Amino acid sequence: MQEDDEGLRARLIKVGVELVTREGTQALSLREIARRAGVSHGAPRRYFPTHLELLSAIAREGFAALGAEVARALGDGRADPRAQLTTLGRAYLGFALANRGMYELMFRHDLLESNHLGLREASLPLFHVVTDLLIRAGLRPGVDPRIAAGVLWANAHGLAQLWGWGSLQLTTGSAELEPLLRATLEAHLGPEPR
Amino acid sequence: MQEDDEGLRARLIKVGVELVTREGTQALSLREIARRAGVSHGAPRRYFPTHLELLSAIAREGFAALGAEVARALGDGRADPRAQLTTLGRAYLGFALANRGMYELMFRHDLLESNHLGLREASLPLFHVVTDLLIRAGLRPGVDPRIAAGVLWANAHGLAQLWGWGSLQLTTGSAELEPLLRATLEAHLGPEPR
DNA sequence: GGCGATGGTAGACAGTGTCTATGCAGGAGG
DNA sequence: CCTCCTGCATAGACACTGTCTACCATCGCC
Repeated sequence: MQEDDEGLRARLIKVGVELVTREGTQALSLREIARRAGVSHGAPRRYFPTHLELLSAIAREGFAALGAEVARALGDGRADPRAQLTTLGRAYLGFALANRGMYELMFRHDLLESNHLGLREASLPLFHVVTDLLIRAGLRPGVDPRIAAGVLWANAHGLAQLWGWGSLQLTTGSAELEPLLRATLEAHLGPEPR
Repeated sequence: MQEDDEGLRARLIKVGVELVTREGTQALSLREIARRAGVSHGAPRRYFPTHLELLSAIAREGFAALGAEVARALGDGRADPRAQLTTLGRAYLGFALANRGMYELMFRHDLLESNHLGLREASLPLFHVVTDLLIRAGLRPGVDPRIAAGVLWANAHGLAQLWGWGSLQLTTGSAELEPLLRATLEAHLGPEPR
């Protein structure tokens, strides 16, 4: 009975986003999305020739949401770089753990059209923010900022996944993510200045 | 026809291991494994009540292989801890990239029975090796070795995944994994002693 | 020699993604 | 006004999938 008649294409994406955040990746079958959008199982094909393209469009929405969340957390960006990186890290992991289904989808490359326009582009700005912050925070001489940013990203991503599955709770014996996040930042930014 | 008549159970696992390392996770359907093992699609059910249990047994084999590979690389363990951690990291990422399908399966928690006996247990020894090496390499005072090991593991895992998908080549502009691995180790172990 | 248990077969069922044929609306052109 | 034609959705088919169930062959054992 929703009358937001913005076209089927947008509705399919919206339904998909709700579905993946509420029920996870497994619920994202093409037919289920079509059902919840109130159309037949063949209808999505006109806008998304293949299942992967629909999922890619949904994942693209996830990258946009992550970017918005991080931007919101960073605010006007007047804090010192190290504090901003801490905030960014917390926001990144917060998003990943608050939207596990969506975060999983965003990195399930077997479910995504790697050539999908806007997928790679959707994640690049965030990477550049990290690179810039690392430069401003000061790196040891001779360290490529992009390498440092890539390594930091990998660490955050690994943290998000392993923590989300409970593996790190088991191995480290920690019930809180916070100490792991702090240790990560200290490793990549050097010890906290006193 | 097959002479190695060690029972269907072992044969299914062996076929699965070959299949996942050669054709990837998507090829691991129950029916395909049964087909390649030369039995009907209902046969595996007697040994593995569900598809996930068969996949878990295959993944378990992967953890064993990873552990063996790392142990082989570490040798007698007489090198200094830092060199051993470098070797371990190289072996870990080498395994992950040489056996992408298997590595992917090992961390596809939606395909694995999380209660599967021996799955968690299969990955714990490796974690303890890392913890011990970190202790022997020397940590800054007040740092929990298990936390440090967890963070390092997360970094290696993230590196393996993001590099395997080509994301890091794109963002960092690096064509080689080695500088990323070196940066990772320097971050977690401190700068290389001169 | 019958007999139960072990281990595999084969068919059904609901579900999936893709493809194809069908239909139905509405508007343009004659 | 009537006729096409195009845009968009429907519905059925097909080849798959994992699971369940009924069947059956082969073997050891009493």
